[in-house]
Amino acid sequence: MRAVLNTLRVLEEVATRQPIGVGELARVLEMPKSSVQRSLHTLNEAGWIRPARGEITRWVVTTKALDVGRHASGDLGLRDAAVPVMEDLRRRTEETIHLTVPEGDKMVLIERLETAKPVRTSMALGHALPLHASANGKAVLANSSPEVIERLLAEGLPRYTDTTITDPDRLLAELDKARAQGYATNGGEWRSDVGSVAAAVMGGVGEPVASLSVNIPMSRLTDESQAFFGAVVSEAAKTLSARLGYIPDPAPQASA
Amino acid sequence: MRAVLNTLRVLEEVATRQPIGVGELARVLEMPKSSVQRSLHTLNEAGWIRPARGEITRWVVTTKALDVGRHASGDLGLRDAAVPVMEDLRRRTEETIHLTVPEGDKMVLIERLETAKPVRTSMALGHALPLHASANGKAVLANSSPEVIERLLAEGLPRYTDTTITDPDRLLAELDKARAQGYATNGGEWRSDVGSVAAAVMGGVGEPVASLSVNIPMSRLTDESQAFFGAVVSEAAKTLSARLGYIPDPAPQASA
DNA sequence: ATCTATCGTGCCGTTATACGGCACACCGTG
DNA sequence: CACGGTGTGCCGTATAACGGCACGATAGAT
Repeated sequence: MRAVLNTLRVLEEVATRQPIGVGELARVLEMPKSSVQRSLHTLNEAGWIRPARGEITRWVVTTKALDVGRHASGDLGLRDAAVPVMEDLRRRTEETIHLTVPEGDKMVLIERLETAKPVRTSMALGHALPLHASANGKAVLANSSPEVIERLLAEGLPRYTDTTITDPDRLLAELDKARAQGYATNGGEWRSDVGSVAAAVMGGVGEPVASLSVNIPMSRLTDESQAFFGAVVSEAAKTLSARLGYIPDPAPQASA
Repeated sequence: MRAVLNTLRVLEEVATRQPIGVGELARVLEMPKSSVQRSLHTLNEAGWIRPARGEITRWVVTTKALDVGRHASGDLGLRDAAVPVMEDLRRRTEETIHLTVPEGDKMVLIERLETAKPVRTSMALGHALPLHASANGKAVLANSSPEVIERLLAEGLPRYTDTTITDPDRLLAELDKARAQGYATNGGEWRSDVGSVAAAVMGGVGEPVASLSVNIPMSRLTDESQAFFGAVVSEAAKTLSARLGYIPDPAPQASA
């Protein structure tokens, strides 16, 4: 269905460049103006976009996408199950708590509870984090199959800050450490001023479905605080995993 | 573009009923199975849905919609401009702060900063609130044109709790009061256990584009706290309005 | 004030393609 | 074993999407 594919491309482009008009869209997407306009008209009719305030020839997205996207919380009622656990976690840490899910080769932020402390870490919901340069990503990787990890390493590890891990062997060692201690850490490897401690949430079928993390400014990330956050976040992740029906292996014996 | 309209309907239905399969969708949407399946295939190809974990015949939405929806923040960079103001507001109140925008006949929550206090008011982003039974809605209504208000009254005022205002005259009086004091209040009129105090954010063209609110459990909503929250929230809304380029009337003189 | 580049809108003939009825393979149940 | 349920796939028809083009309006430059 070419029409649908084109129209969804138009929608995404409107979202990133809003407010935007027919001509510019047609140029960027390399589509005929007529087609773009038809798509815009249809999207408007469906309530996904609307004319920008004041001008009627430029378009912005409505909250329809938000309404649809808020259901994108993993499979089951992941968010509903997670929120109480996250609240408990924030009460204990007094720091910002994130809930992320793996999607493609990224971790996507789907829920967030903010600290009351006067610090700016706020990231918008829907934001994507790299697997190898975030505590959430590393926590999930550490619980993923070797094939998944191998595939990621094959694609290369982009550098974001001067502490980003770009060496495959170092990453593997980091994942071993995460498996051993039950949580993963991130010391400014994605944004240089923010660190985090995360633990994977396991689904019923034995693969990671999400990750919980405590996010703090680098200035507050000491060895002691890291150990404390690691303990509480891994406990929280275990609680949540259990609520999702996951039964952990009593002893890690060789399977198959 | 019929195909697009149908496919978007399918997408929305998948979001609300996920995980769901072809047959059930076809029944609910009253479409031929073939058409639904084609839509699902296309949505999957575009990355908006994916097979549910485990089963391959049922579908769930991905975070694509979230990614698009997070740009739905009013017109300009409303959210970016609002977040610092909201953070200041939370520091002063230590309560949950909401940022909502009018859309259709609802107010939609697009950003949220949580209190650290052990209370559950958490509402998911993208949630819609009624205009006449929320502080945010009343704050926006109080700054809207008489035509808008008239149209809302004509549609009737549904009741949600035993304090919901359903009498048009009482609502008009409430709006007058809001205009006079610069903020609107809500005493459990939408959810019986949660109250709020809100002020409208004005855009450059002189109409309300958003609303900021302080949300508290009814138990903490006293006359004194209400006055305090009203003062700080209306000040915050004025600050944000100014940043968006709004120049308030020095004296409220009759305009045409 | 005229010219011009660029905007958004709308028409229309062609042809691609979405439609939806139908038949099939499959699974778990009565 | 038959049956109601699932998801999948094919195919002929006719609809409607495509995209080139022309028009009118707007805004900036000369």
